[in-house]
Parts: sequence; structure tokens; C-alpha cells
Amino acid sequence: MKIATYNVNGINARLPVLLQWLEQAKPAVVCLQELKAPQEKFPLEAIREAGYEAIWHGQKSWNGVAILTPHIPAEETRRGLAGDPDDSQSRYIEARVNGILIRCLYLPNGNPAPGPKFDYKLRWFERLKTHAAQLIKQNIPAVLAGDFNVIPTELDVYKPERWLEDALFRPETRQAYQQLLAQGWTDSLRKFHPQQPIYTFWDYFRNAYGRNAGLRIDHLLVSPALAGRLSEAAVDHQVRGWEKSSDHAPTWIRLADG
DNA sequence: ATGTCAGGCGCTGCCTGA
Repeated sequence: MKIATYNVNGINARLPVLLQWLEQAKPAVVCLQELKAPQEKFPLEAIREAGYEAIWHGQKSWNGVAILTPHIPAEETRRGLAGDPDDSQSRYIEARVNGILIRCLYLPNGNPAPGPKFDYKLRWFERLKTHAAQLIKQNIPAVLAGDFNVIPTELDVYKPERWLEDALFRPETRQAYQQLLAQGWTDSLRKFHPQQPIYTFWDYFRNAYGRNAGLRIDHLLVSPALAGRLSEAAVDHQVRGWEKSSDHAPTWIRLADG
């Protein structure tokens, strides 16, 4: 069972790339972020023609998350991250698929830091940790998948010294991520590739993809109840080189049958 | 500091967010 996460950076602008990748990769679950589309502008018909169903939480201009599954829509269990009823940004959707809880998230970018946006990022992170800890406690098979906007370590960025002040790499951000992992979550990509740089994002400036000047900020964390089933983890980095691509590449794991 | 995208507004080019 292949579970993927992909920040599309505008689902309508990326539709041809998304459909092409779906056809090739054939994932069983896809968590999408940055739809950049209001609820009614989600391209459901095109997704259906590609053999997928969707649940999604749109928003005008920014954010927006979705979960795609073949043939049958995922059984939605929540939309909107718990812990702040006043948070109106569409950054979280959750569903149960084949007995696994899938949490699709788009953590705030947080720049410029310090500042109110960084404060919002750290508060959002705290809510996520609280929510995640409950799953660990109950030993629920779960995956946290999405654009975390976190560069976990120096291995995950082409030039760490340039990112020290950035909200994606500041000590508070990295510490929050480490605290999340310390609950018992497995960082799937690192489990299979412990030593080498792996990137999931290359910005549009200065030929970043051509120079492989990337960041690893899209993550798939699996709960202890699932860790034994992890069989593979990878980035479909070639998709970043396609025409009209997102600045992120699809990232995925494979789970053995439970 | 730079650079490049998307969407929104509203009609052309500029703004914000990333």
C-alpha cells in the first residue's frame, strides 16, 4: 500500500502534472497540500476521470488540503486541527483508509521569523503534538503526512548556514519536530536513507532544481503500530523537472499488508 | 539582496504569500 504526500502549489495550475504522476505512481492514498482553491473550484471531475475520489477542505487564495483514494472516497474523520476553534486556515484533513488513520497536514511556513506568523507556526505545532500524542497513547495505526515546513537536520538542506534564521530551520522549529518524533513516530524517509541528503522541495529561484539546491520539508511519520510494516520510502524527484511543476515533489512510503 | 511562481482583483499590472 503506497501512501504519498504532495504539495501541489495550486491544484488547478498543476492539474496536468498531478494527473500524469497519478497515472504513473498509482498511489493508494495521496495527501495534497496548498490547493490554493476555494471549495467549489476543486477539479473533482478530472480527478475522477483519473480513477480517484477525493475529500478536500478548500480555501480562497491559499492553503487547502485533500486526500485522494482510488474509486471510493476516504472515510473522513476530521477537518481542521483540534485545539483552536478560531483557526480558519484550511491546513488539516483526516480520514480512515484500510484501517489506517491518515492525517494530512500543511504546517504554517512561519516566515518572517520572529513575528506573528512564526508564533502561529509554533502554536499550530503544539496543537499537532497534542493531537498526535493521543494516537501514540492509544496505539492507533496512523500516518502524519504533509508539508511540515520543517527542515529537520543539516542533512536536509543544501547549505544549512544560509537557513539558520529561517522559520523552517530555526531551533524552535527543529526542536518541535524532534519532540514530535520523540513521542514514537518514525521519520520514514530517514529510516530508509539515514545518511544521504534527500530533498522534497526546490524553489523556483536561481535554477535550484538544476543545482539540486533543495530542502527536505515534506514528511511521512508513521506510528509505532505501523512501523513494522514500512517497506520502502522515496521521493519522485523527477516530477519536479516536469513542465509547470510544483516547487515540491511527491514523496511516498510503502506499507506491507497488515 | 536576489530570484519565481500562484491567485486575487479586475482588466494591467501590482499585491501578498511562499
